[in-house]
Amino acid sequence: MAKSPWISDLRWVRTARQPRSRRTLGLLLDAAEELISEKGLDDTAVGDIASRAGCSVGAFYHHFRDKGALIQALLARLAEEFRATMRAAVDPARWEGASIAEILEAYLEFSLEAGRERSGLNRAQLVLALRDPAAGAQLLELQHELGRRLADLLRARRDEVGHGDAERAIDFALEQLRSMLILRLEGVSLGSRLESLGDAEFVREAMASVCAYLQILPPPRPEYRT
Amino acid sequence: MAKSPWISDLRWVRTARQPRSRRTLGLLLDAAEELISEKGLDDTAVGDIASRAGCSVGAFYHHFRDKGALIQALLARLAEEFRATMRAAVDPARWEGASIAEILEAYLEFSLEAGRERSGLNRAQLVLALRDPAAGAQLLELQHELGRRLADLLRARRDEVGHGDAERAIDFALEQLRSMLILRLEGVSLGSRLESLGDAEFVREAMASVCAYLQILPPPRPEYRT
DNA sequence: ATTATCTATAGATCTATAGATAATGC
DNA sequence: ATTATCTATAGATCTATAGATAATGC
Repeated sequence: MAKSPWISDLRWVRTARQPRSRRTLGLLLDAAEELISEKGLDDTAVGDIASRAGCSVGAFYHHFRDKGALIQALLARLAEEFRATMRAAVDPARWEGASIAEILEAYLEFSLEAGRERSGLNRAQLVLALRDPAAGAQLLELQHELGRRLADLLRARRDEVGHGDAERAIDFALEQLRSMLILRLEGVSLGSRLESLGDAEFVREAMASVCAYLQILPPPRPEYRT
Repeated sequence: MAKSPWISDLRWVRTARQPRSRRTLGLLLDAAEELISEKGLDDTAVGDIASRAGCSVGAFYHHFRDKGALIQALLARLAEEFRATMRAAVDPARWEGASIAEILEAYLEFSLEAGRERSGLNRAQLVLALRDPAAGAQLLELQHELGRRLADLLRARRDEVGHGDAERAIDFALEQLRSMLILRLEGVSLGSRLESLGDAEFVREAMASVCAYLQILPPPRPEYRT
């Protein structure tokens, strides 16, 4: 029985031994991410990915056991990119002295900015998650982690909240903001009433809404109009 | 040059001449809707659709010029089903004397109920819209129409609104509710903080949020606790 | 000597058509 | 006589592999 290059059924991506190989692997993942966000997963053939990465189909299969392994690897890379940023962003030390409104406003602004500049990532993620929920589990878990950590930050400030059931209100408010962000960033094909609204105005209205609901003070504004 | 059975390039679905044919056409559309909502568009082969409909691939191509024509026809049928219900639901006469809060609460409850019992439709619609925005345009236009008509109903009641810019606030509130509905109904694979929340509690919190934001009175409750 | 890549192709789908057969309605 | 359906299959992809060639690092 010939020795398989694949370490186990759980390890479908070959461990590179040469820098050249690592480079090709990165190019393949880049190409896949681009193509999937442009055309969707099923219109992206392995041959397309290989040729955009500037290598052959054979090279592709040197690195990945099959097309599914590429998807796993791509999701893993997306997750890795997200993890570090996310954890730094919700570090409690970073937010000492900040109010709920300040934290939520920063969450909105950061998510919009990150979503705009990396729209391929979002679209690829959405496509992959809709196609195969299990494969997107690691990324999903990070989304949950972000949610939990944000909720922790807010719960530590529950004294600010006027809403009767602070726990539930915090969860609901976060879900509300997350829903709007997802649709605003990726829901073009689902239509929107707010196409004419700029990001800054969107953030302002979202903050007005969430502050009214939670019964907290609005974020301090550097402008003349408080 | 043989006469084409297709009337023009814009008419890709054959006009049935016999009741038997209409029945088969309906069965094909049913089968397609089911399979697409179960497995997605690309894992649904024409052969799968034909066999679930209990006919052959040949019969499929008697009715549809190609697979794209089926998608168009399916979207057209979904749109037709939606149109009548939607127009009746937002008929101004139906809502005479109702407050903004009552209208929005009914919108939430109706959307959740309809979404639950016809989840296949929603999923198929989401899949089709993400895949080919142009093909979903007719359904999208109906979504916009629903949004406009709802907004009209609310604008006619703008005196109830305490928010400074009633127009913008109405648009924003509708978009907020729509975002949450879409994610709640179809965003399972995208994760949610509110999985444990029942529909009734979801509606209550959403109403609390939107009433606080718009600065309107909450919906009258038949319960002991106003 | 090992690792990485390329070329060429077998095998598995899947779409769409051709041509034969069956059902319908005048 | 026309409409609807079925069977069988050609042609187009697309995935994954086999075997040869090139690059790397000890």
